[in-house]
This record gives sequence, structure tokens and C-alpha cells, in this order.
Amino acid sequence: MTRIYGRDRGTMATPSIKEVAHRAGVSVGTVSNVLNRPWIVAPATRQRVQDSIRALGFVRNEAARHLRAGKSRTVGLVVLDVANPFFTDLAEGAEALAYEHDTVVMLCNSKTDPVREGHHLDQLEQQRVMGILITPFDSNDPRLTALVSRGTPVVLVDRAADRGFCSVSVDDQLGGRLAGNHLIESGHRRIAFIGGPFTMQQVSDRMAGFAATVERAGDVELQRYEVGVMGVVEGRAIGEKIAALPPRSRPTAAFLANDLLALGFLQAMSVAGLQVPREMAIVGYDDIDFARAAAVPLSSVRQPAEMLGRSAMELLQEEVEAAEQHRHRQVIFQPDLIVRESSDHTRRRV
Amino acid sequence: MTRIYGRDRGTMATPSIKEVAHRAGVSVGTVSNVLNRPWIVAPATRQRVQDSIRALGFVRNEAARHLRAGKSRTVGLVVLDVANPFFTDLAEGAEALAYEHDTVVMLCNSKTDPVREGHHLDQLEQQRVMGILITPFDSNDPRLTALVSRGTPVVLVDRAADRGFCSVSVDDQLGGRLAGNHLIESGHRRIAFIGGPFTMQQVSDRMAGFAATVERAGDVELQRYEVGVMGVVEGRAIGEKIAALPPRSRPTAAFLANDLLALGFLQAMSVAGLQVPREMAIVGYDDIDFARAAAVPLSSVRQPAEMLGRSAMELLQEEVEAAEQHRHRQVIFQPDLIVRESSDHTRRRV
DNA sequence: TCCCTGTATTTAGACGATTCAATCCGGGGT
DNA sequence: ACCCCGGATTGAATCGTCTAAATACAGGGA
Repeated sequence: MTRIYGRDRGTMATPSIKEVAHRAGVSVGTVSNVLNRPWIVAPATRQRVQDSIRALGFVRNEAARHLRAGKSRTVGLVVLDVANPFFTDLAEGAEALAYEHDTVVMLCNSKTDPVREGHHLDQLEQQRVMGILITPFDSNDPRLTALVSRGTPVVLVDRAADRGFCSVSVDDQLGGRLAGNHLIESGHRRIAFIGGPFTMQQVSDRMAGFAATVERAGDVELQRYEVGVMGVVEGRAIGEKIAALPPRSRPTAAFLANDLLALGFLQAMSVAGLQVPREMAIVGYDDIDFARAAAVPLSSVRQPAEMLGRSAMELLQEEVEAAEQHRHRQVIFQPDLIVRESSDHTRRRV
Repeated sequence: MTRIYGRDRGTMATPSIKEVAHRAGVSVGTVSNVLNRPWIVAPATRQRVQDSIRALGFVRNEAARHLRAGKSRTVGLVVLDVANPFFTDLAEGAEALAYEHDTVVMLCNSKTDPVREGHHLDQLEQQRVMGILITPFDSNDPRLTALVSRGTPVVLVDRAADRGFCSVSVDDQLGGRLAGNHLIESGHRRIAFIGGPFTMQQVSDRMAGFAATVERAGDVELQRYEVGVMGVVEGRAIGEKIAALPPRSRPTAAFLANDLLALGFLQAMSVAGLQVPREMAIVGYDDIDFARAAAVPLSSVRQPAEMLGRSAMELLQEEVEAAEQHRHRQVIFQPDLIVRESSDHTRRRV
């Protein structure tokens, strides 16, 4: 009687370790050993198994390994907006380190939408990822704590945690102050802050730092505009609205909570025929690559995006390895203000 | 004797279906039924099981389901450059459709590097993803065929397949012709084509279409510049090189194989003090959002990025469902030329 | 009282890789 | 001639979920 090994779909699919073993005339245990501890297998046998693997085109089944091992080799990275170069730079950094640890990164885009974010978290948890790096919509979301309590390590990215998590962030209040001081020293007395949603701490911190400098100056008026999502389109919309204000009440400078907003805003100024920076000075946030390529090179608060991603992954690996005696850490970076033409008319194109 | 159910790490981790069953006083089969065919379970039992699930914080183990089912619910999407908005738009479209099919997208960045690409393909195959969407570095790569022959469906994205795959692409030769005709009609007689690597078909097709119009015109000189990666940095470098040429041999127009290159190139012109478009006309490719926000709004050949992603995912789902009687399909979209100020001095800022 | 029917639930393998205890075997030592 | 040693290999259990087949049970009909 002919024994059939493995699955038997007319179109032969990926063979399993069992078929490899059969063809090489050894047991599955030996094949597994060749795969995981080749040195304990006799050279001749090893060779035979490797030939069999090649001949059959065997590919390990990660699901099975993972099930057996109880832990997976993938890390989830949930960002607010993949279309924002800041986050792709961040992802770049995270992935670079993951690569060194033979780990796979799963990039998820929440689009600043708590529902999508939740969906991704659910998926990642079901996949039993070894950990999650996330720029959360709301870092007090009980789901995050629940996730951790159920055993999935979470590292907050671009967001300082107070309790319960590791986190990697940039001092957003300082960023706000840098922008504020710069605009006030340049002589502006009616300034707009644009960003949103205000419930996001990144945004509120930038605003807080900014507002602090404004208050200290005393005679400066601060206007606040909230947007739902920080993209180019929204920046353009707010820009049109502000350009339409009567010159007496229109701000002479705007600080936008990210560069996409700022670029959109800049476009709106151009369409409305307002000179930047003479009639409207602009400062953005993140200093993405496109900022300096803009119609008017954009002043921006720079964050070390790649470094953020890298550090976050570092903390996660640390937590996963240390396991029990792990203590959560907060890493905080400093932002830099990069002044370009959009906020400084003495400057020429670079 | 007290029987211990499930794992027993001091810090209790995710419970399995077994613990849920025990707590609810039913068998694992019943729990599984509640999860997958709730209607066949008596309401009272169902309720009891659901309570138990909630109380224990049970979360399905995707690895186990997957192992059992033999097929996973995730799709791999491998792109050449996540930092390029064209690809994030594409990913957006793919993900939107995936969401409707209760499928997860795993976004992978090959960075135009065959090694990284290969690494990602290996990982995805080990995960037994239900399929792979890829903008390949080289679509004749035997690995792709091997992948398919071992049972992982592959759909080529932004790249026409001749045989063996489904594909979704844009007519790149037409794109090249559109750009070529436009620049030649605008009177340019010394034109540069910049892109690379030339081994990538997207690039060579754009160049071929472009070159065809140049040849037809007869009296036009075409200069070709090759780059290794199409990013802002490389565009800037080539721009500096070209700006340094003596005016007599320097091209008066440049067609760049993507917008990142074009934006970098544009910056270099600005630095070198060359007027765009008067001394150097520029046409890019992809029409990313930043193109029209550039220092000089950029003319560009537009591709329906989101649609590409969406269609690719559609083809994949089709292939997965149809299985046996599936016939590979080639979907081809048409590009559009968007003319802006960078190639047309009669135009004012928009 | 007994059997039949249909609904509700349980049982018992898979799925593929890993791991560890158990076995096998050839050769060296006594 | 016998035993033991240690390297090489095998066998079986396990991870968590799903499903087909088996069983349990209650109620109705004869």
C-alpha cells in the first residue's frame, strides 16, 4: 500500500517537514534539527536533508512555529498617518533595528481614527505579536492598558507616558516655545495656532508651549483653529478661511502643528495672493523633507523621526527580553527650530 | 485533585479556548461553535460562554486558526519606497478593499533593494500570506515565479506582467510620450531624462515612450542620466551636476521618472540660480500631493495611485476565491499629464 | 414502554514545527 | 565476551483552534 504523505491537492502545495523527512529517509525530528541545530546532525545526514529541502522547495510554516513557540517574531507599528513622511521616517528607524533582531515589522495606519486604531490593535493582538509600537490617538485609552495586562508589551511613540508603558517622545512643549519665541521676537503680535484634534496630546502640548510664550509676551493675541485631521487638504481649507479675514483682524503669523498642514496653508496663501513671509509668516512642525522644497522654504520644528522609531524598537526589545524585572522607561528627545524663508524675510532661498 | 487548565505562568497570560470552556462548564467544541456558528448553540449556553470570554479577556489566537485553516487572512504589499507618497496612496487603496474583505495588509518597504525585497518575500511566504501584491524591482525575477509555483498568488502592481501573474499597471510608455510631446511642443531641443535604475521596467518604459517622441521629432538631443534610487537627495545631486554644465550643452528641460527626483532637482535649480521654467523646464511623474505645493508648482504625469492599489487587491481576492479556474488578468490604466508652472512659463501660480 | 427524531453538546483527531526523553548503535575499555 | 559511553536519531507530546462524526437527551408518536 502506498502511503500518501502530506496534503494531497491535485496542484501540489507547500510541502511540510514531514514530506522532507520522508524523502530524505529520516524522521521529522532530524529535519527540525537540521533547521535549528544543524551542528548536532551528522554531516552526511544533514546534506541529505538539505538536498531534500531544496528539491521539494520546502518553506517553514511560521504559523506553526509561532503556535508551538508561543511567541511571534513580528512587531506591530501603528502610526497616525502613513502618508506623512514624519511617520515613514519613523518606521524606517524602527524597521532598521527590527531587521538586526530578525524581527518583522507590521506597519498599520490608523489615519487618526480611533476606530481604525482599535481594529488594528485587535488584529495585532490576535496575531500575538511580540509587541506594539504606537502613536496613539489617545494615550489614556483603556484598551492600551488592557492590552498590556493581557500580555502584549506596548511602547508609546512620539508621546510621553506617565505610567505603565515605555515611551519615546519629543518635548512638544519645548517645540511650541521655540516656535513661539521665534515669531514673537520677529515682531508678530497676532498669531494663529492651527492643529488638531486638540485632544491629541502632541497637539495640545505644542499649543501649550506656544501659548506660554504668548502669555509671557503679554501684548500678543493668540487665535486657535482646530482641525480634525492634520493633512494638506485641511491646511489649505484653514488657510482660505484665514486669508479671507479682514487684514485688521487677520493674524500675521501662523504656527501649524505639522508640516502637511503648513504646506497646505502655504498653498492657500499663494492662491489668495498673500506674500509669505511679509504678510503671513509660517512655521510648521516635523521638518519633513518637503518642507524645504516648498514654494517658500518652510520654517519648521525638527524632530528626530528615525531616531524615535529606532529607540522605540530598542525599548520594546529590551522589555521583551528582560521580561520580569523590566522597568518602564521614558526617553525624551529635544526638538530644534529650523528657520527658513517662510518666517524670515531676511533669508533668501536655500 | 485539582486539575490545572491551560498555561501556568505566575503572571497569567492570554487564556485559551480551553480555559474559557472550563469556566463556562462546557467543552472546547462548544466555545468554538459560539465563536464561529453561534446560531447552533442554545441561547443560554451561548450567553454563558460569552460571559466567560469576557471575564477571562479571551482573544483568539490567529496563529492557531491559521495553522488549522491552512490559509491566513493577511496580504503582503511590497512597495519600492514607503516614503514616496505615490506608494502610500497606493497602499491606502489596497487597504481600503482589504478592510471590506476582513483581511489584513502587511506593508513592506523594499527600498528599491533586491536583497530587502527578497527578505520580505521570504518572510511573507513563511507566514503563508494569502497573497502578495508587489511593485517588483525586477518582474522577471525567478523568485516571483517560484513563489507562485509554491502556491502563493502574486499580483504585480504598477508593472505589466506578460505571463504567469495578474497585474495592474499604468501605461508608462504613454506617460513618457505625454511628457515628451509636451516638452518638444514647448520648443525644447536639448532634453534630459533622469531616472533609474534603468533595469526597472517602470523607468525604462517611461524612457522608451519619451525617447520615441524625441526620435520622431528628429532634431532633438536626448541626454540620459541614471540614478540608483529615485529620491529627493538623488534628484538634488543630479540637478547640481546638470546646473554646472556650460549653458551651451546644458539641457533646457528635464523629464524625471518620479516626483521625488523632480522636487530634488527643482531645489538644485533654485540653489544654482537657474530660473524654472525659463532656463530649465521640469516634468515629474506620479503627481504626488507635494508636486503642486513645490517652490514652482510641478508639472507631472498623474497615475491613479489609489485605484492601482484597489484594483490589485481586487484581482488578488478574485484569484484566491476562484482558485482553480482562475485566468490571470492584466489591468492597464491611462496616465494624464498635468501641466503646471514648472514647464510652462505662461502659467501663473495655482 | 419503546423507538424515533431532531437539537445540543462532546470527542477526537488534524494542522506543522519543536523539543526532550528514549532508543539505537558502533567501538573502546576491561 | 561483556558493558558502557556518547553521538546520532527517533518518537511522542505539545501549542490553540476547528470540524466531522459521535453521542446525549428530551419529547412525541405508536
